[in-house]
Amino acid sequence: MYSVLLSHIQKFISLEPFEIEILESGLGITKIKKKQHVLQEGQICNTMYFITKGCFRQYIINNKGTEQTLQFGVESWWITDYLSFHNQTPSHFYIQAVENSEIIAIEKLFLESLLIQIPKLERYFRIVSQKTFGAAQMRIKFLFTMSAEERYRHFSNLNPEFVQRVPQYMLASYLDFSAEFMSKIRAGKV
Amino acid sequence: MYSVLLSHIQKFISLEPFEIEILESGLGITKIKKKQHVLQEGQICNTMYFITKGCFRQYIINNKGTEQTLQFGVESWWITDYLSFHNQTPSHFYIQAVENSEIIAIEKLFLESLLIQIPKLERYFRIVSQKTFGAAQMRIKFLFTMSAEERYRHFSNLNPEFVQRVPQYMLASYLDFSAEFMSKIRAGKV
DNA sequence: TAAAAAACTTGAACTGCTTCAAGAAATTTA
DNA sequence: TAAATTTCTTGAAGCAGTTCAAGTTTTTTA
Repeated sequence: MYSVLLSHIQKFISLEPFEIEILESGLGITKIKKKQHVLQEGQICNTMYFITKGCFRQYIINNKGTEQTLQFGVESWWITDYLSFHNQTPSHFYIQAVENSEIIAIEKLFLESLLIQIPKLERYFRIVSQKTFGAAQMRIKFLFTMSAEERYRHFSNLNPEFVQRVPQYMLASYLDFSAEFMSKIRAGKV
Repeated sequence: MYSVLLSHIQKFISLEPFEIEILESGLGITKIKKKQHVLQEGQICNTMYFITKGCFRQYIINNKGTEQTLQFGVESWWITDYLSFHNQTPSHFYIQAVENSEIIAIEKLFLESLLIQIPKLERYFRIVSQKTFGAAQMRIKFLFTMSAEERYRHFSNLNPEFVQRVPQYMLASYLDFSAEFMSKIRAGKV
């Protein structure tokens, strides 16, 4: 469904019919099965992914061999490793589907040509990435100031439906505490 | 020195003489004394700041009354609260000069007019904010995977000169540990 | 340059959360 | 639907880093 992307773009800029045409003719939807990766550590990230359906996560494997989720993405979110994408350096991250999902994958080269054909898209990506960075700043604030239990309660209040959607151990690592501690928080044994 | 900003912009896009003219005629340098704030918690952030000289930090005051630095900025960095700036909501942060500094302050309204006069700037801000977000992703990775001492050693190796430039207690909070623990790390008493 | 303020140090007591290990429950696969 | 796999739970032991309090050193201000 391109419409998910088109309407997201048109929240921020307005597109002419010919621009919509360019986008629709160049883009394709890819289905990604649960647990499938679109990026692995060590690879150079050449693609930005727009999620039209489902859920993804960006994670790392720490030195104890445990996965730690750094970021989730759901419908209408972009997910990529921006550092690897821009600098063409090997990625530190894995990006994986948490559910059976559908994405629009845009290669770096194709994105550059799109940005030349539709310069307005620069504005779209500028606004989206500034907002995303703003959210990352708040995330760091919460990590710094709240206890594990406060982070869980705060997140659950803001995203009650999302908490049901992903395994607890993934959410625990995203909130920066252990899966076991998550269990104890939920059981009220803290 | 507008040249700091102009040459930063021209790392990413090339400007025509008339565009340089527009920028130079509209921008002004402001001196900010050490410890002076350009943003306080609760204010709506209407300005983006480009640092031409000196050093700033973004911080919060936690519920114990301690300042915690979330972000530093030095020459050629932009600093602002993007969330407050975009949504016109009260800021959660303080932004303060760590040294006597000089900035180019761009108001939201003026920025919008600049972006209309020089649409190429959308591209500049798009690239800068994507890179900044990429750096934030790495920061979260380091916070998640390294011990306090590892974070200190890693940061010191990457930024040996910067470590000399700011008080240790600010750097400690940026790396998410206490000022006392910083002292012990440095003394090798850990 | 003396006084005040800011920044740094140290050790002792404490604690929020992790780690480990093992079993139970839920979900997926064949 | 049985087996395999994944996810969740529980308690006990441990520890990385905090908190507190007091003193010392460095920097700033008047």
